[in-house]
Amino acid sequence: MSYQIELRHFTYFMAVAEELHFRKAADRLFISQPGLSRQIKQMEEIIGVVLFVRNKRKVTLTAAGVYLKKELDYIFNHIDFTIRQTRLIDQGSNGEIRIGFLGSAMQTVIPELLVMVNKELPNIQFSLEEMSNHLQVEAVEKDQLDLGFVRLARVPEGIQKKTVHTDSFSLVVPLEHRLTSKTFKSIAQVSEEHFILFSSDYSSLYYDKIMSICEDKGFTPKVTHKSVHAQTIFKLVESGLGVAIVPTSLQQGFDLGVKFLEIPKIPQKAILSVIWKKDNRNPALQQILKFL
Amino acid sequence: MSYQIELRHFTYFMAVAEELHFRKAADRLFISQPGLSRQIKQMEEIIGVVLFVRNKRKVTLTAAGVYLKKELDYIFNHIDFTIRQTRLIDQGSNGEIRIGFLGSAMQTVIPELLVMVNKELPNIQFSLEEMSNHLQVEAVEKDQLDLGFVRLARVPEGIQKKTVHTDSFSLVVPLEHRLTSKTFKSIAQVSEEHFILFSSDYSSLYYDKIMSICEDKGFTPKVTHKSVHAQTIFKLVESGLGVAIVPTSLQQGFDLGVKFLEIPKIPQKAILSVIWKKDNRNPALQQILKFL
DNA sequence: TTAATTAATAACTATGAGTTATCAAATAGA
DNA sequence: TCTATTTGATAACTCATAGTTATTAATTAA
Repeated sequence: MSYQIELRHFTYFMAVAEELHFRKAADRLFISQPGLSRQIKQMEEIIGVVLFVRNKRKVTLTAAGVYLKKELDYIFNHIDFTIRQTRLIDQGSNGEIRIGFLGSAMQTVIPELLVMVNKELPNIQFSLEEMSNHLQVEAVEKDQLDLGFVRLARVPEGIQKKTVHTDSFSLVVPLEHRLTSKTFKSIAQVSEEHFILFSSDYSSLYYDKIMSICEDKGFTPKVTHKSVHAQTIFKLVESGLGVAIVPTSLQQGFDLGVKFLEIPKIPQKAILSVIWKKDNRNPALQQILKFL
Repeated sequence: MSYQIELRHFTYFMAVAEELHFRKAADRLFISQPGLSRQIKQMEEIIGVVLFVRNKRKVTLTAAGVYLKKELDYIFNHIDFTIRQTRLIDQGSNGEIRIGFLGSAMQTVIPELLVMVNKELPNIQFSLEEMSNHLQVEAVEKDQLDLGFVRLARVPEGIQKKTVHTDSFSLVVPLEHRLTSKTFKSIAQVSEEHFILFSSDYSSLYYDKIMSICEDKGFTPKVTHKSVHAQTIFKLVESGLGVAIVPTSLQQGFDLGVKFLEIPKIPQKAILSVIWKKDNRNPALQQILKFL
C-alpha cells in the first residue's frame, strides 16, 4: 500500500510555499534540505499534483499549489483552535452544564449563579429545564443533568447536596383580603380558609413543611387545590378560591393581584439545595461547583 | 523535543470514537490493538487531555473527546475536499460544485443552470445528489454540499436563500378520469377522492401547502399513500389508487399514463429556492452564484 | 573559466510505529 | 465460588521510513 498524507507534509509544504526556497525552509524547520525535498516530492506523489515549479534556480508555486496553501492556512488555524478548545473543555472553562430546577429557584439563586459564572467563564453554555424534585434526582443519577436545584431533606447514595438558599414562608392572600402585614400575627388566623398548595408529587418536603407549620398552630389545613406552577397558584388565590403558603422569594418575578404576608415566628424554612452526582465526568461541573 | 500530532492520530481517534472499542477499531484500521492503544495514549499526551474513559470493560468519550470528534469530522471533510479541489485545479478545471436537489428541481431549473454554467465555465465539474430538504440543509451547513435546491419557508442562521422558480400546482389524475382541462374548475371536485402525496418528511412545506389548498375549498383530503418519488406517485395515480397534487413543472420529463390539470385560481405557489452557506470556502461557488 | 548557489540523488542511520506475547482486571456463566 | 472469556495495557522486539551526510548536476555570477 502507498503512503498516507500527514500533517508533517502540510507543515513542510507551508514552509517551502512561504520561503520559496528549499534550503531556507529546511533551516526554518530544523531538518536537512534533502529530507525536506524528499518529503515534498512524496507529498506531490500522494496527492498526484505538482505543487512547485523548480525552474533551474527559482522555486514557484503552481496554481494548484497556490490554492492548497490558502486552504492549508485555514485548516491549520482550525486545527489549532480545535485543540485549544478541547483543552479548555477539559479544564471546564468551556462546555455545557445541564441544570434542572424548581420554579422557585429561578427567582434568586439561578440568575445570580449564571451571571457570576458567565463573568468568569464566558464560554460555558447552560441548558435549563424546570422539573420536579424527583425527576431531577433521577436525571442527575442518569447523567442527564449536571446540577439540580431541589427542596429535599435526603438524597440517594452517590449524590452530593449543598444548601444554597434559605427562605422564610409567606402567606399569599388576595389584595382585598382582610389581613394586612400589620394585622397578620399568626397563621392560625386563616385556619378556616381553603388552602391552595404545590402538589406533593412536585415537592413532598415543601408539602410536609406546610403541614407542620399548620399543625404547630393546632389546625389541619383544608387543601382544595394543588398545582405545580406558582403562576397558577397565584391566579387561584387572586380569584378568591383560597390562600397559599409559598417560599417568600416567589414574591419577585410575578405581577399578580395577590399580597405576600411573611409568616412571623416559625422555625420552618424553605431550604433550596443544589445536587450533583459524585462521579459526574463533565469537566465543566468541577469549575461550576467552585461558585456554589 | 516531544512528539508532533499527526493525521494518523486523528484517524485512529475517530475509529476508536466511533467503535468505542479498541480491538474493533484496530481491526478496522488493519493494525494491532496494542499499537492503537499506544497511539491514542500518545495523542492524549500531546494535546494534554484525556479523551477516553477506559472503564476496564467499557470505553466512552470524555466531554472534550465528544467535542474533538465533532470538529475532526469537519476537519477531515475539509481536507478531503481541499485535496480533490487541488487535483481539479491541477487538471485545468476551475473546481467542483456539489449540488443537492429535490426531484422536482431536475425538470427545469437545474438543467438550465448546468447548460448556462457549462457554456461560460466549461471546466467546472458538478456532482449531483437527490435528497430531502432537511438533509440538504444539514449537508450545506456541514460543507458537504455547495448548493441545495429546496422548498422551504425558512432556513437556519448562516444559510443564504434565493427563490429561483415559482410554479403553479396541478392535479394529477389517471388518463381515463372523468375530469378534463375543460371540466376541471376547482379542486373541490375531487374532495371525495383519495390523495397520494409527497411524504411530509421529504418536504413539509409542500405538504402544508397541499393541505391549505384543500382547506381553502372546505375539505380535508383523505391521504392514503405517501412517497418521496414523483415517479412512484404517478404510477399510483395511473393505477387508479387516487389523485395527486404536485408542482406543474413535474409534467415534463415523465412519460406516464396520467393527466395534469392545472389548478385554477389559487394563491398557493410551489416555490423552489436555492440555498448555500454564507462562509462557504469553495471559490467555484462564487462564480456559480452569479448565474442565479 | 572559476566560484557560488541551488535542488536532486545515493547511501546510510536511528527513531518510533507497529508487531507478538503476555498480563491484569472485569464480567458472565456454570 | 470457580472457571472461561473479554478487554485494554505493558513489555520487548523488528523493521519501515524520516531524516542524515556526502555528493552530483545544473545554473548563474564574476
